[in-house]
Amino acid sequence: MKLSDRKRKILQFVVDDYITTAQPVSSKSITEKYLKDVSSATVRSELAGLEEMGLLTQLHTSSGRVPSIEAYKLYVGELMEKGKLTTKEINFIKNAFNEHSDNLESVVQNAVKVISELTDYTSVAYAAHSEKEKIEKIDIFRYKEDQALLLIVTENTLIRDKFIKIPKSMSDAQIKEASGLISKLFVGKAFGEVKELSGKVSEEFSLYKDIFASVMSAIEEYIGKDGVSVMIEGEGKILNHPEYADADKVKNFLSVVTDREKLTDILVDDNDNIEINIKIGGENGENLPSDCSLVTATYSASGVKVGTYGVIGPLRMDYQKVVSVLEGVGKILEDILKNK
Amino acid sequence: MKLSDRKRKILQFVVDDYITTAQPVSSKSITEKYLKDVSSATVRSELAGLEEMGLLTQLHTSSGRVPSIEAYKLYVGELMEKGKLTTKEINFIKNAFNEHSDNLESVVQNAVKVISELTDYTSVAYAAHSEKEKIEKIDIFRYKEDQALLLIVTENTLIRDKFIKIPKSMSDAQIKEASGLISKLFVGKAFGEVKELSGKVSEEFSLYKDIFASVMSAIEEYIGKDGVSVMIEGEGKILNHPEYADADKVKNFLSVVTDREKLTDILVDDNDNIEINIKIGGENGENLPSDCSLVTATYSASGVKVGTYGVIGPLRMDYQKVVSVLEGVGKILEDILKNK
DNA sequence: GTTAGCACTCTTTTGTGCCGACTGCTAACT
DNA sequence: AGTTAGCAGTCGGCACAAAAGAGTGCTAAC
Repeated sequence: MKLSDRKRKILQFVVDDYITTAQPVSSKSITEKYLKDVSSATVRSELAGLEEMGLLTQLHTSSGRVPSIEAYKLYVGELMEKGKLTTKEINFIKNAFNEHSDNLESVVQNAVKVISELTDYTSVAYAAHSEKEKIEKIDIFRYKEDQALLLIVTENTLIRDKFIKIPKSMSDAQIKEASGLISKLFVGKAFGEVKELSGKVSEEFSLYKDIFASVMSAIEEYIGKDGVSVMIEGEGKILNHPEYADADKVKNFLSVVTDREKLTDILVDDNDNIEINIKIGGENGENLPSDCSLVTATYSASGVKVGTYGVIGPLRMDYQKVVSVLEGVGKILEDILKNK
Repeated sequence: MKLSDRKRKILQFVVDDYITTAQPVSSKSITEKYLKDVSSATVRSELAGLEEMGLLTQLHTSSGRVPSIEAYKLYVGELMEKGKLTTKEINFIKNAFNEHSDNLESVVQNAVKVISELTDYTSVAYAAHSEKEKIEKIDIFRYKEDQALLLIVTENTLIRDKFIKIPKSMSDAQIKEASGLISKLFVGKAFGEVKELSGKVSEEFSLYKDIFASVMSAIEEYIGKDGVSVMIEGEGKILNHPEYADADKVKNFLSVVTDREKLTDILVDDNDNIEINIKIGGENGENLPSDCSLVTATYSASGVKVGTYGVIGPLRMDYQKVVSVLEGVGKILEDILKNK
């Protein structure tokens, strides 16, 4: 069966209505609120068609229709109208970013907070460090006999509290020299390029090969899994939505959302070119629960993708609003990160 | 009415039983499982006495008894037997602390994780920075024309990513000199002492008074509210306990536990000399919900109190287990922090 | 002080009937 | 061929009643 124009329209209404009311949609309510020029019987046969196509389901024989996962996908892809933020909401976003904008992570943390408040869903984000990030400054700072702090300033942010071991035998002057050499070698290069240097340590370095190795492994850790920071806000927001009245569902949701590893897994995705990415219902074997949707956007700083931010919530999510909030926050985020 | 010996014993059993079963305790079950040499009628009259004293309550006329908040307080204070960890549990704790012990916060984060896993409750902690903490090293590191990173190494941890503004007009050499002067002045002093210096800036500093002011305000921020870091683990664990089947209760709980400010408020307490502190049921106006208990211990590094860690959960908490886990973790924590 | 026995209370469970909300189908209409 | 009114059928939800079960408080006797 093919999707006629009227079927599309009806499907759109069903999804819209279900998203706002959380109640199965009946043929009668469609004719009353929306398609006033046909009878409910007509709508019923259309609904039956949509159900046959796998776009709608019924909870029981005598209940209204509920969108299937496929229907949500179609909805966000083709049916959904573009939402607009009210000026009030726009101002709310702007004001939220006025303070604390010195550090990438705190900016994103802020974004997550705003998104959660405006959408009433759990908001999440991660900030990673790409191989393309360029090193602007690098320094080694001894603070104990055998311990030093490695500081790397990049375009976006900087490595913090990266402790490295150093040989006790080295004098402060030697450390300084090593630091200088490393700095000369690394500054201006991207992490990826630096990694390649690993093999060809030049002569002048033989003295400092221990310290060099420490720095390299710190960098590898930084651009690897451990360098990813994850942010969450509004963990409990899920409880505001009636489909999560069941304690088991909440538990499942929270177990994913409060587990940084699982969350990272969900957020780190390949589609880095798509502006807004909507994933509806986790597939088998994925960490995203099958009854959850994830709407994300990517953000970049100095032209390099830094991470992802977005919203995780029930399938019956207000995609329209979520998308416009993410876009709104994205614009401001872009502004801020450009000026850094 | 005074608390006879038998009443104490019965009360202890009621609390024990209620903690493990989550069911109101009946006179019959007491004679069956515990006081086998008297009849249920006898126990009933004792229970009536305990109820009159405000230690037990009934949900309705024909239900068993449930401990009151007073009873819990009496229980943890006098009645509760000391629990012991199994060797399995002790090993679990030890193993968890094997890796990542370089930084105070990650150690405590680790502790929180272990506690939550072993007790099956939500575990929280905070790490603050006291005025008594001594500065071991201080340095200023310019990374942009008008921005620098202030690094302060203390006995326990170090200030991370503290950005300060610096005047563009200053040369690198001047920054270095300022840094040296500040270092000379501050190293070896505690934050509290440093704060006092604020007024009497000596002559040689007049050139660098901007930078000095930045450093001072960073330090003040650090030992003030913003320098406190809060850790949480197992936010969803509360759902494992039947008294939190109600979505509203969960929401209330989560709204406290996921709000860093509220959580800090709950954790920051004056009783810093008590090893283990048990607070049962939040009073009116407090952030701790009235149906929650908080069991905490304080930890210190280099003799200075650093923070608090503990468990937050339902009134019907397995205090015995929680206390032993906190003690077990505390011992290892102490070991680790001593060797830093 | 203790106990058996009993009446009483209150919750929980089960069953029944009824209402209302929808649907699917059919036969008639345009 | 598409649309519609009408109607039977299905199912959830609700109210109500009855019965079962758990536990208590009281009393009279030991």
